[in-house]
Amino acid sequence: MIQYIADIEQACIALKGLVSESEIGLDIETTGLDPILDSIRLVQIATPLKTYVIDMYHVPTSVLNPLLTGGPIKVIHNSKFDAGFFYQAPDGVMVEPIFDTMITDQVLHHRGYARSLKDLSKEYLDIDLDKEKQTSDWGVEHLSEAQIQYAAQDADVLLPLKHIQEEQAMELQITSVVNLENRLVPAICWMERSGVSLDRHLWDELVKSAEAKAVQLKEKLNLSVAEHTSSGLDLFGNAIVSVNWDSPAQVKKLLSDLGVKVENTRHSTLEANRGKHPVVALLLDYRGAAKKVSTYGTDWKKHVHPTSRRIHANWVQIGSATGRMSCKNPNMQNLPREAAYRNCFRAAPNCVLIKADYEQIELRLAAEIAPDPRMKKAFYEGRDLHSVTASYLLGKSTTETVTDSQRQMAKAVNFGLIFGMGARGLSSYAQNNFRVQMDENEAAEIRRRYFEAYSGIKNWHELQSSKLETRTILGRHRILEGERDYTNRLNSPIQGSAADGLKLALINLWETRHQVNAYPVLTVHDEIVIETSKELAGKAAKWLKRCMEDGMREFLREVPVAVDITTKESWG
DNA sequence: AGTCCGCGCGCG
DNA sequence: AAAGCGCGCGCGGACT
Repeated sequence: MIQYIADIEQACIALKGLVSESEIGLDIETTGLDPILDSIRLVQIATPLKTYVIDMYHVPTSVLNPLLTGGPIKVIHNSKFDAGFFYQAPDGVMVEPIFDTMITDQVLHHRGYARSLKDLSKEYLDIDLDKEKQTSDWGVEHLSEAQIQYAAQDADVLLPLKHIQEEQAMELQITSVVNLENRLVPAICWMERSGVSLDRHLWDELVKSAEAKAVQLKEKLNLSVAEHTSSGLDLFGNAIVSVNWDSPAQVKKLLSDLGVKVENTRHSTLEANRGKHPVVALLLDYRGAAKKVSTYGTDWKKHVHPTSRRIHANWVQIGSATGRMSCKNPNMQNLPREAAYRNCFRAAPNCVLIKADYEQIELRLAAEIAPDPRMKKAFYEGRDLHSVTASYLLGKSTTETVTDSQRQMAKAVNFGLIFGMGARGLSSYAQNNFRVQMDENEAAEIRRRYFEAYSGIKNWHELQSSKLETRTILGRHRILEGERDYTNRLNSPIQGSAADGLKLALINLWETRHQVNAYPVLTVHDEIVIETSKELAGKAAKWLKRCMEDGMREFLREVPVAVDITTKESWG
């Protein structure tokens, strides 16, 4: 039964009954996808016996607030979308508690991608949702009967879906992960709606210099090729070279003509062939500048919102198969680490950005999960694991005599070998990323010594190799089949547990936000950045640190959690 | 003109 | 016996 409501009195009457429900299906139709520029047209609320379709052109959103915050569990598909609109509305509030059927589906199937409500309805309820009306015009004065019917249908499937998913979660013993993810939604919505501010002028300067550099290097490349081939110079002394330096295929062919035969033109390959032709070194430099121009160029600024003047990236709560988040439009998680780039992200006037990151979190988790007694000991004695590893590999008695480059080498070894890197991989990895010469035999020897020193890791590798599914400490699962997945068996529980801990930290921020006026603006796997006023900086820093420590400590019990924190006006 | 894929590379 | 993992994006090139 559907009741269409288009006046405040009717809405209030309906609301009185609804607030005492334990759970309701909730869906909205909007005039567009942007919660700042567009508005909510319909709110559909489903109970087991009755579905309300409320026309928000005649009812202020705030009338629904008592239902949205507190009260029944709101069962929503892709709730960040709906919550964003309610949060952004005049007198808006956060929707909670939430049960998100899209997120829950991802947890159940350890998917790094989301499935539509249509797909879930078909699979679990054998209901064919007609999505034709989804993109119809929701801004018209009089909605058609078909539009209202469609809207109600979408809300109707949510409660039955939740019950099936809860049962599945029980069977899979994954309820704790489902709960974590559902609690997280408001925090992510909060962060996304907060956005982050970009200093366009600083950014422009960087783009300008990258562009100049790219142009200059491209000229040098062309000249260099002209010198070494039959192609000549034009009347103005410019090289006549018709190779597109942004095309790996063309570059590969050109290198071949110059006597440098390569399998591919990726950085590591070029690095290995640096000495063979002057063009190679130039090409490496050009690649660096070209990447800045293309990926972090002037186009990047289009993501600044015209109204809020901030960047509201799309945070994907379960963005990977391991449970990590991802981020797009723009991706805030792969900006160049150079201070010049990160300093473009600035706090509002009289505010600061506080950046906090977990120190060596994956290695700490590996030490505890394996477990490896020696590695654990190094951590709870507060020693630097990379130096410790270097001293073991080099046969030194103390870590004091370890040089910086030796520590760098050990860092690569720690990351690589824990996650199943072989001798060949280690050899090329050391060469490519650390300019460390290490042939395959030497790499094999280092590998042998490594697992001698960390026998707990070795045992854990053997244990993991036969598993059909991995679990994080919280219980997040990933099904793995086939020998090929060996390294995933090692990586998933570690990467996933780190993700779980960070997510709990974000939840802690949201659920204790009354303690200090501050909000998160971005997060990068082991790092959270918040914004607050200068006066509150000290208090907020402590709050952030505490939330992060408490979150991760839930999973990292025997090895200490270390959070490094810095406060500045910018992110860099 | 639009779509898809591989390559390469930025980050953790 | 051997095997690093996880993303998003811009580009070229091939296809429709």
